Amino acid sequence: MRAPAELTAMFRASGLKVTPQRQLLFRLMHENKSHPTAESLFSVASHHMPGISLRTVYQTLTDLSSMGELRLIDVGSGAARFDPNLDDHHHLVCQSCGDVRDIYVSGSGQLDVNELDGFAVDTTTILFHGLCTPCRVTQKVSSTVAKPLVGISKSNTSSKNITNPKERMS
Amino acid sequence: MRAPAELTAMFRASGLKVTPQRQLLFRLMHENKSHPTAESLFSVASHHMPGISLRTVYQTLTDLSSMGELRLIDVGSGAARFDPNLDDHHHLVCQSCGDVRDIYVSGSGQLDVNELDGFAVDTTTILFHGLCTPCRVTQKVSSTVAKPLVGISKSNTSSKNITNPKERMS
DNA sequence: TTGCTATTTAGCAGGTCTTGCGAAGAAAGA
DNA sequence: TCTTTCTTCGCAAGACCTGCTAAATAGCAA
Repeated sequence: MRAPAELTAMFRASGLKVTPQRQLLFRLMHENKSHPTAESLFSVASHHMPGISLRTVYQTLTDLSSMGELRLIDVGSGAARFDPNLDDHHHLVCQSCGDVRDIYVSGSGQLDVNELDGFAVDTTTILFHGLCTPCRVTQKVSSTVAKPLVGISKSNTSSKNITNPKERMS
Repeated sequence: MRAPAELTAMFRASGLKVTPQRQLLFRLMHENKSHPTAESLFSVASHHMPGISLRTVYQTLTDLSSMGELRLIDVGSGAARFDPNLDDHHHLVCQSCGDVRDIYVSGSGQLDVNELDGFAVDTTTILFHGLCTPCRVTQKVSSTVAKPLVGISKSNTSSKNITNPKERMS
């Protein structure tokens, strides 16, 4: 994602207005490595600008995505996440804490795919699900209690209920 | 996913009851290659058994997933999809019609990942987004009108609004 | 077959995430 | 400063999914 000043110029050049809300969001997203959801970005933005609307955050994130300045990523945790990193990269998703990290994968463009059969591939998305180091350590300690895997449990332990996705923003 | 008769035995062995609703869903999902959502499976099921509840479809799909008989896939189109194919495979997602197809990828287990940095990978999911053959043909015909890419459009053209995911069930 | 009991179903309410809409407000050019 | 056009806010509503509970029923035992 471009720097706030460039985005400002781009927006104006496109006939779009540059409001304080947008400028704040430009700043908060620029080089943000936390893959925030609209909601979590909203809570940070609210701290800087009380009264800003969640609607505006969604709007601006969607606009930036349409302009190709933000990548929208869906790691299956319910809410969409936004990534200002436009490099060709993929993601590591912690199944325990929900944290998302960028990861660079060599040769993903030349994956050996059988029977493409006329399908024209545009983009390839790779998600590595697993455990981040902090969670692995925690898990190891309580490993005797872990994984009631067998049998059917009614309680939903799906990734949708991940607690407290970490935000690392200023 | 196992055959209906085996699932029936498994369910009973686990103390779960085998209802007509479940048997129908076993049959509809067994070797189903359409990657249905709960909703679309519900509409097919309703045809065979009017009055069946969407709640029951969700319940049964969730149960089968917990038992490892179904894989839950999220292609970012809003609703979760269910896949009875338990082979190690990935998915092709048509950005135009939303169709999902299984695809086998060689060597995805040994992707060259830089800086894993302590992260323990459990599963890898690969999504190839692009255009299926039918959609590519259609797109080509109307290619002069296609892709208003530049500028910001307020209208949402995201993958969430894909029309009419094809169902290929009996 | 009948009766019993734990499980399941149906249906609706409610939760989460996201978008549509319109009145009020504000950016930016004249 | 004025005017036009775009934006913001806030709420309503839509899509998807789960929690809850009364009523129904599978499956076992007699």
